[in-house]
Amino acid sequence: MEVKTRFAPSPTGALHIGGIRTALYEYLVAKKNQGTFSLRIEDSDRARLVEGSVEDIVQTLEWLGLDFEGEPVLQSKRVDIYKEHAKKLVEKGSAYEQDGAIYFKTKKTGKTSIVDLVGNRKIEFDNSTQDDFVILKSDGYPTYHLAHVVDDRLMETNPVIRGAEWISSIPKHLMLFEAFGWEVPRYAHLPIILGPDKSKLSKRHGAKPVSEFKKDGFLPEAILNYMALLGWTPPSGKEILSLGEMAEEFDLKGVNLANPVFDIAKLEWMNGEYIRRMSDEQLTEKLQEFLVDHPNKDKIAPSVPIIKDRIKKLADFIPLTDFLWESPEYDIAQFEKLNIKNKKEALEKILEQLRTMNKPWNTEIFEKTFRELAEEEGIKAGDMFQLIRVAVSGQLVTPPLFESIRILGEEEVVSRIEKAMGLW
RNA sequence: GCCGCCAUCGUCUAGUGGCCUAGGACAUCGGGCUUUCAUCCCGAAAAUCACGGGUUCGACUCCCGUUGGCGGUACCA
Repeated sequence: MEVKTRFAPSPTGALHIGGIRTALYEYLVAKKNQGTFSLRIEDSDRARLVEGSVEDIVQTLEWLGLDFEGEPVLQSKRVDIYKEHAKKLVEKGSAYEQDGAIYFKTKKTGKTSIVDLVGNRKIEFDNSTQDDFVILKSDGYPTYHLAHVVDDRLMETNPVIRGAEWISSIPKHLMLFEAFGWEVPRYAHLPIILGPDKSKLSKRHGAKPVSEFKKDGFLPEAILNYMALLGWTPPSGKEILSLGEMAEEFDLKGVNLANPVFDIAKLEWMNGEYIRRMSDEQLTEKLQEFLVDHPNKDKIAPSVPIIKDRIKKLADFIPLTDFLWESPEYDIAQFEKLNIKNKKEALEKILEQLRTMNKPWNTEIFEKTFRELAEEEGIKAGDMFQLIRVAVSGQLVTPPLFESIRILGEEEVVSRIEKAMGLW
C-alpha cells in the first residue's frame, strides 16, 4: 500500500514548536516507506484566520528541511468539492439541512473502533454517545470532520497522522467514511505535548513559534532531533541522529502513549551538541548568517574556536564575545572579587611587562612572563590571569584569555589596561 | 457530569512474565583536567515501576478497580 502523509495545520498563527513534531513524524513515516509527504492548510474557519500564517508555516517547514511534495493544498479553494459531497450525503439520506447548515445523521447503535497505529492499541466508542453534527456550515465552508474525510480520501492519505485531540472524533469520521462508501484509512493519534506544569503546551511555556527558536539560534537539526525523541526512542538507542537516520528507524508503533513534557534544557543541550559537532568553518558560516548586523563579521571566524565549547545557541555568541569589539564598561566591583591586594600596583607591573614584550605577542612567552611576575609578586598565577582578564574584558568570565588577547591586538589590550587603572 | 486516552527517577525514556535488588540521556550535586567559564572524563544522588486487588511457580510487564493527569463534549481546528 502506498504511503502518503500530510501535515494539516490550520493557519491561525505562527507554527508552534509542538506542531512540528506532528509534521516530523508524518515526514518520517513517508520517507521510511518511500511515500510522499505533503502540506494541506486547514483554513475552513474564516474567523480564526491569521494573515501571514501560511507563509510562516511554509517557511518554517523549509527551514527545518521537512520538504513537502508539490504546492500547499488550501481548503478554502475547495469549497465546491465539500459542498458537492455534503449534498451527496443529503441525497443518500445520511445528512439533512437545518438552519442553513448540513448535519450528518449519526448511527446511534453498536460500537465504533479502530486499531490505532500509535502503540497498536484498540480504541472503542459506544455509538449511543454520538450526536448528529454539522459537516457544512451555513457560510458554506466545511467543518473539520467533512474536510478531513473528503480531503484525505481524495489525497489518498494513508496513514492519517494527527494529534490525540482528535481521538474523540473518530466515530464521526468513520461514520462519514462509511456513508460515502469509502474504505477507512489507518489512523495514528499522537500524544499531546505538555508544558512543565503538565498542562497542554502553550505560549507561556515556551511553546513559542518555531521562528522564535530560530531567532535564539537553535539549529533546525537539533530541534528536529529533540522533537523526535519526545515520545520516541530509536531501536538503536542513539540520541543524536540525522533526519535520514530517524527515517530509517522510525516506527509509529514505538511512539509512547503518554503525553510528554517539553524540556527546553534538553533541547539546549542537544543544540550545543550539534554546535560542537560542526567544523569551525561550518560554525563560522552559520554565525555569519545568523548575526546579520554584526559589526565585525571578519572577527567571527577567529573567535569561533574559542567559543565553540561555550555556546549552546548561536545567540550565546553575542554576550560571550562583545568585549572583543566593544570597549568594556568597567565596574570596580568585579575587581573587588579578585584575590589580589594592590590591584593598581599589579596592573602597573603588568603594563610594564606588556610594553617591553616583543610584538606580536607570543602565547608561550606571554604565559611564562606573567607566571614569573606572579611569583615575584607573591600572587597565584590563576589570580594574576584573572586580573588581566578583568582588566581587558571587564568580566570575570570570558573565553580563553590568551586567544582573546590575540584577537584584540596588542594596542587595544594596553589601552584597556590603562583605562582600567583609572578606576583607582 | 458524560465519553475517551494515559500512568517507570524532577524531565525524556529502556523494559513486551523470570536477564530488573529497574538501564540510559537531560537537569542536579561531587571530583578530575584547567588562567576564568565551558568542553571533556570520572562518580553520586534520584523511581516502594501511581495505589489496591487479582492471574501466575514468578509480575514494571497480563486482567479488574481506584486515584490522578490529559483530551473531547462548538456552524474551532
